[in-house]
Amino acid sequence: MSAAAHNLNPAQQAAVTHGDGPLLIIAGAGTGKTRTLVHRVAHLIERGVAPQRILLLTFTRRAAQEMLRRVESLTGSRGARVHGGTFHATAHRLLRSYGAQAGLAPAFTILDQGDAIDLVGISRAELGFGQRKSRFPRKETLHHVYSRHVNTEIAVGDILRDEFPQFEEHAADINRVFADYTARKERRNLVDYDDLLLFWAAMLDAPGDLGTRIAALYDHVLVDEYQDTNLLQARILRGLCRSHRNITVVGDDAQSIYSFRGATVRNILDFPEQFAGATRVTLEQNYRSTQPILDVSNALIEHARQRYRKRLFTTRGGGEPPALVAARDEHEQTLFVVDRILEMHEQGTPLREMAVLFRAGYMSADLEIELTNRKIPFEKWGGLKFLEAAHVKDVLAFLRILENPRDDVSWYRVLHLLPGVGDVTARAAVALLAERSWDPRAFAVFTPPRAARAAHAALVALLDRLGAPGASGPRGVSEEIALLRTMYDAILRDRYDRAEPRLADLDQLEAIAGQFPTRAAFLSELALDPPSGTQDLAGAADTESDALILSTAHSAKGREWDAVFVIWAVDGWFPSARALRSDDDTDEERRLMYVALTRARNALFIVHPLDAYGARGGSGYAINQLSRFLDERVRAYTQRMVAVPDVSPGAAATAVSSEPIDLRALLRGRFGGN
DNA sequence: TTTTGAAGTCTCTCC
DNA sequence: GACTTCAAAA
Repeated sequence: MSAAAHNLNPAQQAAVTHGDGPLLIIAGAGTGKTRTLVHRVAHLIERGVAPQRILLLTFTRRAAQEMLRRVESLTGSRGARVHGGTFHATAHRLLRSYGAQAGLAPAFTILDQGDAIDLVGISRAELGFGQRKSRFPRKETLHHVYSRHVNTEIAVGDILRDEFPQFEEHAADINRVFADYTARKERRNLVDYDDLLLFWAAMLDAPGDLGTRIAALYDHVLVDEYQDTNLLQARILRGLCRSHRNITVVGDDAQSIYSFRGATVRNILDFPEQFAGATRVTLEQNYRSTQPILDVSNALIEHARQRYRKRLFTTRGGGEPPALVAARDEHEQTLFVVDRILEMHEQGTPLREMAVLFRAGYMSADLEIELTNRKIPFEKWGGLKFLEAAHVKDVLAFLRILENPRDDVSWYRVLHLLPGVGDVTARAAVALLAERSWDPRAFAVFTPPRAARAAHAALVALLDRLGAPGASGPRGVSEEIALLRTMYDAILRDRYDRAEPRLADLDQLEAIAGQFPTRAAFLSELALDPPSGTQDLAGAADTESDALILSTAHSAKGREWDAVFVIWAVDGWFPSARALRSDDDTDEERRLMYVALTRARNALFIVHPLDAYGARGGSGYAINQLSRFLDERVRAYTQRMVAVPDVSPGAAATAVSSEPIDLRALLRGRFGGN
């Protein structure tokens, strides 16, 4: 089938049928970027490129799955052989196959960000920093600097000078912490996210034939969301494509929102220089949104400093202007959103076709409570991750000890769970284990303080049972979880409040563990591709079910919905006060708002509470003003609304009205009298 | 000496 | 609301 037969517009067609050599596709929001990329892959296959020699790199697994599914529907089973995934997942796969040839011990475990921060914290404590008078960076800050250094190749000293001048004097000690952290990872056979990319890049650049062999695995490389790649990723791509230069990148500089992770918009701006002779195609026709929604979005992004000029247009007629809704407080905002959603649902819009977007995960708390009370199903993307929940990390720590007994981070975590065991006892136990070559059974020999004796005995017994084969040969992962929960559930009830939902999380964890052949596969998968939240896990079995989507603006990228609500459009919230340290940061926040607005197809509501509770502890930005991005020029394209709750008994419906109401008047005079 | 409970300090985005 | 810090209790 020819590309034209698929109703592609001329620009899309040019991109799809581009022959060999570097190709840069600048694609505005909703311009059929995914469609173009998918058709290009299909076109390559039709042209005779072997599917397994095509690599499709995406930003999230959700995007990867979606694209591979669509490739398959275009090309049939051949498409299933295309390699696709995130940079990190692809790096992981290559390291498992080729890492040993580059000196990486096999059977390494992957540290997720939380683990990595904990490990940095251990290095920090071991070296004795942090107990001093003069302020030393927190473990989170240290990890941030470390990660930035690896991903951007900027010297540690320069990062400190630019971002944390207050810690510049500690540069030498900070480097010592990093050296210790690096050594610790190596001793424990651990690999963090940054290592995945770094090692991949290093293998490609390695002298000898290793790099050549890895580069020779693929004939064509296609990259989605190129504006969100960093220097290290660009280096990997140069290495991968050095012989054939068959690289296609798709991106939108107006949607670059990951600089906090080291992404640089320079990658996309400099692509023509990096890959000389690159062809450039720009997609500007938007197929997603109504013109009024595009008008607001265009006005918003107009004043961002960006290189590739483009102005989205659509041939879709009609559509209401987006609504700018003032709510009295957070709860009124919630009621407005919920009532509107129910209204549209009544009129036939499935819940799954509507989304509520916000700057940060915690901002949906009130909304989640209301949805739960009203029994409206929802799925939350982004924000606090399933894996970051303390009780899930606890259970995984047990599994990690079994998988890699040298993992002292997990040992500390498990030991701390025992009543009567604090820092000192845990340290002593780990020291003993280290002495006995990390044999888990050596733990039985450890003499705990009196208060911890019973707990110690229980853990010894548990590890013993876990170490022994089950009744039917080696245990499955879910069987292991069930077994360790015989001990852990009681600890959970004791240590955490709201035990029930947490236990339900563990039920889910146990269930998905059953899908993995080995413990190692389960742990790697969780680190690289964590479920986005408990709801996500619960809904894994029935993705068909209808549920409203709640998402951070970041996690919403690449998606679209019939109706979109952007809540907390308040200065200090969106843009986030924390992210306003420089003009560049402000620009990124603006692009993030742009991403949020351009997710909407037909209806867009921007809601801002006038009174945010307590004005964030009374410090700083106390006045709740409308987001600075929604200035007059943007507001000119919106219609103003006021959310007013209906106070009649039994109804919580929200009416749209510009009339103020007087609550006291409802009762005034009702009982006669003066 | 070690643990643990309470008061106090922040609080983002993600592979 | 989770994590850190500090002081009391065992």
